[in-house]
Amino acid sequence: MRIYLIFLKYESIIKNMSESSRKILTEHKVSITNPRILVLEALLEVNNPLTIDELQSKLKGSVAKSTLYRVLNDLKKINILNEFTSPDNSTVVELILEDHSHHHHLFCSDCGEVIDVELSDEFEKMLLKEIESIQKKFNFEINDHRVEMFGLCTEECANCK
Amino acid sequence: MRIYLIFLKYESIIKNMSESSRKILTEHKVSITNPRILVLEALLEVNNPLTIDELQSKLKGSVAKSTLYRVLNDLKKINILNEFTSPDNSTVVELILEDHSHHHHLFCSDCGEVIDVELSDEFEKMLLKEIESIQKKFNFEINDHRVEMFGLCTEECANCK
DNA sequence: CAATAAATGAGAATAAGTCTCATTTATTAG
DNA sequence: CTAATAAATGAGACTTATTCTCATTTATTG
Repeated sequence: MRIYLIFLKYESIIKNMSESSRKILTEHKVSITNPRILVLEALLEVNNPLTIDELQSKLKGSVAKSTLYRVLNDLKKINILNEFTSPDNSTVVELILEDHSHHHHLFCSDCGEVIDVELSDEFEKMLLKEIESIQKKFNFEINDHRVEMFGLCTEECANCK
Repeated sequence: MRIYLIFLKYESIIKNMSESSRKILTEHKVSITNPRILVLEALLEVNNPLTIDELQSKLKGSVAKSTLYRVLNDLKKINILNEFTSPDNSTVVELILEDHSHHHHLFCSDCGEVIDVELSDEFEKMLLKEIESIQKKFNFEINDHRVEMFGLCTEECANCK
């Protein structure tokens, strides 16, 4: 029963992937084109941060390199794409979805895996207080922050052997 | 009198800049060469994070591009250089000095300025606790972390007009 | 459905960073 | 202190990620 429900949920997610992509584009008043749908589908599918290389291989040449970068820039412009750099200097990209709550990143220095991490509300509250005081101290208007953690994954990781 | 003291202090700092550089290299068992001294001097002098561009212009062509990158890699290898990427994707570099305590970074999206920021001990303690629990949750060995804040500097900033 | 504006693909251009190799500099053994 | 050896440097070629150009294709709208 449980498995069946999970299956249904997944099925509907997959079925809606292309539809979700279209919806996202429409909502942001961006014209619906094939490359944009393909890139969004790929990012929705993994639902995890991806390096440009990983994204490119998921797309299997269906989108020209120049177009891929252009589409990523388009998505950044409408604020639904987060871009950052991993410790080995590859560009990592991830969708910002409404239902995906505020989170941070954990990087494996061995396999390069990037993992989404949520920190406790208590911690986030405290961080906001710190930011408040930093704003005053440096006369800054702080509008975003990021906590990054670096280390090595152990047994759990499929990538590192 | 005060001015005189400040002058003396600066003079001794400047006088010691090259000496400090040599000391750093000796302490880390790295051979003392001109390019290494020049790069270290530049970084000691600003005592602040610098982009590669900024560093290059400080060096005014006294060090070849290839050598500059090599020296920076050398300094990374002996763990006295911290390298990270700013939100506009430039590489930023800063010395890790013993007397310079644990800190984080504040980026101005307007002028690109990078500012060192210390957060409260209370906060850092809590962050370590969070990291502890993330380590367990993801079976990771976390050995470093970073808090980055992004925003706009206001009057205080000399760069943004 | 046609006209217009926008997006795409292919590959050229740019720029950051690395590599090569002949030359110079630092280190060390005597 | 000097010579021999190993290491580091400079200049520019090379690589690779990203952007740009422009002719062609696709989406939007009236």
